[in-house]
Amino acid sequence: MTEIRQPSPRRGTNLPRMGDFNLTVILDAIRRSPAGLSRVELARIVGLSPQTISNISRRLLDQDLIYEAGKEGTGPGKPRTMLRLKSSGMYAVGVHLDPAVTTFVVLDLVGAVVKHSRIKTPGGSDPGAVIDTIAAEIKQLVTESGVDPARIAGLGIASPGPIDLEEGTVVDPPLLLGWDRVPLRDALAEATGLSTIVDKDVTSAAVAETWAGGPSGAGSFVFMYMGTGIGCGIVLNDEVVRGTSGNAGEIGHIIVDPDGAPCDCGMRGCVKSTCIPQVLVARAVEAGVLDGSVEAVTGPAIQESFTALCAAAAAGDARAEEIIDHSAVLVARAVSTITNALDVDRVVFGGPFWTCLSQWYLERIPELVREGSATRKIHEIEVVGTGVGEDVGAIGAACLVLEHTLAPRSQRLLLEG
Amino acid sequence: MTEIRQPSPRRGTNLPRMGDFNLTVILDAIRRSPAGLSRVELARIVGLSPQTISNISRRLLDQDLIYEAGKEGTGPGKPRTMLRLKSSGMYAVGVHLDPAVTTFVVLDLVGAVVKHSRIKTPGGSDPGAVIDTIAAEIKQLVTESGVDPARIAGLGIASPGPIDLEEGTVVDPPLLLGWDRVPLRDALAEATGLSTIVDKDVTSAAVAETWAGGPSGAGSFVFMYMGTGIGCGIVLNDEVVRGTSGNAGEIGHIIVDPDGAPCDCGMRGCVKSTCIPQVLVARAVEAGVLDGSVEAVTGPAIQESFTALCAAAAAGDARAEEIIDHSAVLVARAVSTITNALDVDRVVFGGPFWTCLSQWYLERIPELVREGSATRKIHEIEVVGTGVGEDVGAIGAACLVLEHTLAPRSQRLLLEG
DNA sequence: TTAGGGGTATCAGTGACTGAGATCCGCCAG
DNA sequence: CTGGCGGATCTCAGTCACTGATACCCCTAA
Repeated sequence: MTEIRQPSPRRGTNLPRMGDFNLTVILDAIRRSPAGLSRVELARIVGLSPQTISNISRRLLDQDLIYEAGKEGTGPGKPRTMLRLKSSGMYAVGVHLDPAVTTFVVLDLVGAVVKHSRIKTPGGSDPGAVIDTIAAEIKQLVTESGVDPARIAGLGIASPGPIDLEEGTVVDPPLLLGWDRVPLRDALAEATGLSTIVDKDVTSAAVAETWAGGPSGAGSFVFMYMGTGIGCGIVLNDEVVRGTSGNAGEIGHIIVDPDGAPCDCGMRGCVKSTCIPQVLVARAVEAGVLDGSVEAVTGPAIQESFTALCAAAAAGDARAEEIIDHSAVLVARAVSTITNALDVDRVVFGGPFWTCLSQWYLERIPELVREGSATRKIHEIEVVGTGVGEDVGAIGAACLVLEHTLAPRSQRLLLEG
Repeated sequence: MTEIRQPSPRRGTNLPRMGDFNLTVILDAIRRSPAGLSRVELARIVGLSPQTISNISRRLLDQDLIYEAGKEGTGPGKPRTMLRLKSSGMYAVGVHLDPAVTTFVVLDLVGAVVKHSRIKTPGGSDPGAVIDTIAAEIKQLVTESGVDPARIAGLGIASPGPIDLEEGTVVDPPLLLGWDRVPLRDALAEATGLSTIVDKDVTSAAVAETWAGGPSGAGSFVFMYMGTGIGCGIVLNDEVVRGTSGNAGEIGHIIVDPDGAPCDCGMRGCVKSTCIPQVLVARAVEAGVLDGSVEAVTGPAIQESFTALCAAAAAGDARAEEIIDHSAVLVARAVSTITNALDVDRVVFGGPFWTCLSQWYLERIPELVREGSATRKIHEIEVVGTGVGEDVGAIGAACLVLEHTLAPRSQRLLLEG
């Protein structure tokens, strides 16, 4: 295990850093406005003078990241020239590595999926084989997409945790056999020739929300990732919280039901032992809602059974309704633990298992979260579904690259040592 | 309750902001080095050029915030001139409002307590009377301190939550009767003529640690505030997490014992119903460790009984040891919930009840937190006691002012709208 | 057709950082 | 005791990015 690092002191900033930061601020403002923004609007929004906006706009136009999308205006005065993001200005490749299925996307600058594919993750315990398969699929996807490789800013990987962000390694995830400190980032960088970033799957999902999620991805929020496991991404003031090693968002052992099932951690009633799809499916079998035993607990089998469970609940099966409802109560408790600790005012739900849960959960969870909020007299807590879709992991992986390259993170201003 | 605010987009930065930020970066580096730093050392640490360091050092010397503290060097070459923080360069007044006792400090630039006082918080349900009393005490303290009022940067208030940070109000804290949306910041600003900041007590404690806590106050950490209630301050990358309304750190309803006592929130085994001093004292009475019944549950009475309980444990009373030990196990679970969610690698304990817990807790909690860590294969989690002392709340309140004025927060770089 | 208002570009100035060179200071060798 | 050397700090002039003021452009309304 690594030595505890003495955090480096704050670094200063300089003129090139400042210019670079302001450029990303302007690009970000344009990115968040699908209809585009004029220079005078940009000046008002970001606080820089009109001619700074002109200077920087010129540079963005030269770099082909934005374009002039016509004029707008009805009163006296010169019509405004609308500046919009040029979707073909930059691309990123995203890969979501899941023990069962690996998803690939090529994303454009706006955050739209230009190309998509999905393969079954090779089994066994040979990470090298998996990496080779992934690299081959990436190359094929890029070729098929027709995208100019020079326009591809890089490759992002959403991986199951735990990870070591600084080393770029995956460290013994629960459902990936043989993945003992696998240097995934460097291996894929070498195999593909693309600049590569690895991040945890729930963090990638949160980045997807900030980049491509619309209004729900702004400011501060918690992203509840409903997957094979349940985790959360944390975004505070438009900046994703990753933590010391990249593993923030580990909530599997929050106790949400004192009377709940025993957990492998020694406690009982944890999120992991009461709320995850596999547990709900088992309860459904036990209650006779679903047929037979579910022995194969692979992702696809669980997803199929889980979808059936949700369909039963939607069709009015009282037992199925009770199972889903009870899980909503428990998930809401986990949410409250996090929202109370961080004092955020928005919770976004997403992940591969979210779609069939969304109707029930959005009906129940907002009120439960409100009741559990320590700040309910001060502000509401908005609970919404993701604006991104089910491939939030892979889209998020690609967004890691776009965020790294273009997001106006305050870290961008600081000199590197 | 307030409407949900649309988060404002990121603002840009400009030259004056940049200069101001770099000045605070240099001041911060000097502040963190009690022995002082030379210009060449500063250049290396913050990444700015030697003549920028010279320019900014000149300005700090002119503002009387630092001084040249002699020369150092043994080899060839001109000896280095050591620059040190001038403790008398700036002062701040801090007040920790507690339902039982209100503590006052005047803090100098280094973070040393220049003057200190304590009064019994007036009872009843008239916030106005409390405010008047506090203002009078502040004026007297400043006068007695002999500090030049022109050197006082402002007044910080550490208040029990919940608070509305934007409005500067205190919103119905559990143990302050009649405090229904009291505009504490503006009232005290007007009564004292000092620029005033209000923050939650646990957040103030965390700010104290970052400012005056030494190495344990750097980087990212969670500050466990052991008070009448148990809360936590959160610091990520040297920046305190306050949350949407200033109420981050609310952990009273994390479930840490599925078999624990019922809580007023409807659950059982919460931090609030199992770990707080009042609960431990009640258990001690029940177990015969302490005499009689504890009916008066005021702060001082609880503190006295709690000290007796800890003394009994330290003296070898097995029942007392069991009570304290069990609470350590439970507190460690709450800590793990937060450290896993945020992936931090340091936990700092402090608060008025910390001193007598420290020996037992520092013996037990590190290993428990390590076992409960999802990232134990990647990094350790350091568990330490505060470097500030018991008046961490009041010191933190004063540090709010110093932090607001001098800390190199990235927010300082951004233009205001 | 002209005036006016709003939007954008241009010009020259400002603020802060920085590369290069000068000056200062102390140690060490001759 | 003196001069050379290396390191620290200061000075000079240049660079970069932002900005106030002004000019130009464009459209509507009278």
